[in-house]
Amino acid sequence: MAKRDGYHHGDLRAALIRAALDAVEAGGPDAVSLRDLALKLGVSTAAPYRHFPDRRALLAQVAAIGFSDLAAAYARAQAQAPDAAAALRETARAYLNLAFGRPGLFRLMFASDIVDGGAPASLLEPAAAAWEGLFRAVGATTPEADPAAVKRRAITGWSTLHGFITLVQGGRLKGFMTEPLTEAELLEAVLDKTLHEV
Amino acid sequence: MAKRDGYHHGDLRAALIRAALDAVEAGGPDAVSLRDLALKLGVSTAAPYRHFPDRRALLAQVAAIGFSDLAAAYARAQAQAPDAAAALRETARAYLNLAFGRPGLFRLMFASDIVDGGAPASLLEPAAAAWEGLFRAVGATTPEADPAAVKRRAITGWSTLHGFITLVQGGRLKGFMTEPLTEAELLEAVLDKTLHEV
DNA sequence: TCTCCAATGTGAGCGTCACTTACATTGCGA
DNA sequence: TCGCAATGTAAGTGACGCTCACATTGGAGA
Repeated sequence: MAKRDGYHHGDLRAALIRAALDAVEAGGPDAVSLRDLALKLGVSTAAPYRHFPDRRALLAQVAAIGFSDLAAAYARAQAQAPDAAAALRETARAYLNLAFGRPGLFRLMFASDIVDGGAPASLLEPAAAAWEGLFRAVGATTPEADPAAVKRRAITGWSTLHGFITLVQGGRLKGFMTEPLTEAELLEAVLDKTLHEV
Repeated sequence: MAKRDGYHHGDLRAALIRAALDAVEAGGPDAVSLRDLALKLGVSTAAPYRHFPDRRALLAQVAAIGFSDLAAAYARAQAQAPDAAAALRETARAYLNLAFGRPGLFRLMFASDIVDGGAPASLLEPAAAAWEGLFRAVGATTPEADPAAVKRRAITGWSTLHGFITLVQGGRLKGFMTEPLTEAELLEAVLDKTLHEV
């Protein structure tokens, strides 16, 4: 667990973010305890506060990583797609991949209490970049549309995807995703609806 | 603050649920502290554990109230609507009304950690009743469709609504719900998409 | 090269939380 | 009326976020 040699750690800030990311991916935001991270890094429980004013600030940095990864995944998906429609579909899949592949991180990214009362620029910028990626993909499928219409389509589509993920991960669809309606089928239906022109 | 006279409270269980509901509506699930409730009810901090095995069990009862209220609101909406399409629209509005009118309770109802590891029947039954109300409204608009198709439509529509609510309440749409795209406009667009045939 | 200081880490402690345990009180049915 | 099960209490445990006074140190300026 990353012991250090001398009195000073070397790069405690980066180590904290990395350890917090691990913990979030393993058990979601609630699984992150500053005391625990400090212990694992071989440092006193007060040390983290030299680098982050409070727990939320650390988690905000972790969430920022999530948004950066998401924006990168969007860019990758769009670069590889043959046309605008495929690019949009692959962008949506990138969102689903993050949500179902790294659910703990995803939950943190949309935990409202992280952003309550003003988020730092280091979180807002990657989040905005991810949003731009989505907006770009939607806009490319209808280049003539005015920005408000594109926004409307992007937000409603995003809502469908995001809501489905939230309901599934919250266990609210447990009894309903059964034969003859499997989760995979449902996911395709949601994707269709997401990509459907409004 | 419901002081009591003798050694026994009288109906501590009901008083706890009521006080917890108040706290949830005021500040969301995180605002509920068993110590706090006990103090306000003039009872020792150990007393609540005579009625609920743990904090989650109490919150589950509060969430159940939310689902009961939602199911009742659905029934009311559908009874007053002139036709099936209007009934579906009013059902969706009832969901939005709960979400935006009682956001703390809504957040609790969909807080996954309440239901993690098995929810009690007292929570699952009202939740299922609410789901039935939604299913009924969707089914009535296309009586000939097979149940799987109705389910699919209900879940995708529910996802759109739920996702939009989640994103708005998480503050993720802050920068985007501006002129010329207000929140009210967006809400109508989401409703249209929700009610749109897939 | 030396010196000092700002950055970084420590140890102890505060207040809150959920939850437990051993014991006290009391209403109610036999 | 009596005894017990239901319901309450007091005190305590361990984890948590966070603070404060103090210790250590690397590196910039003399």
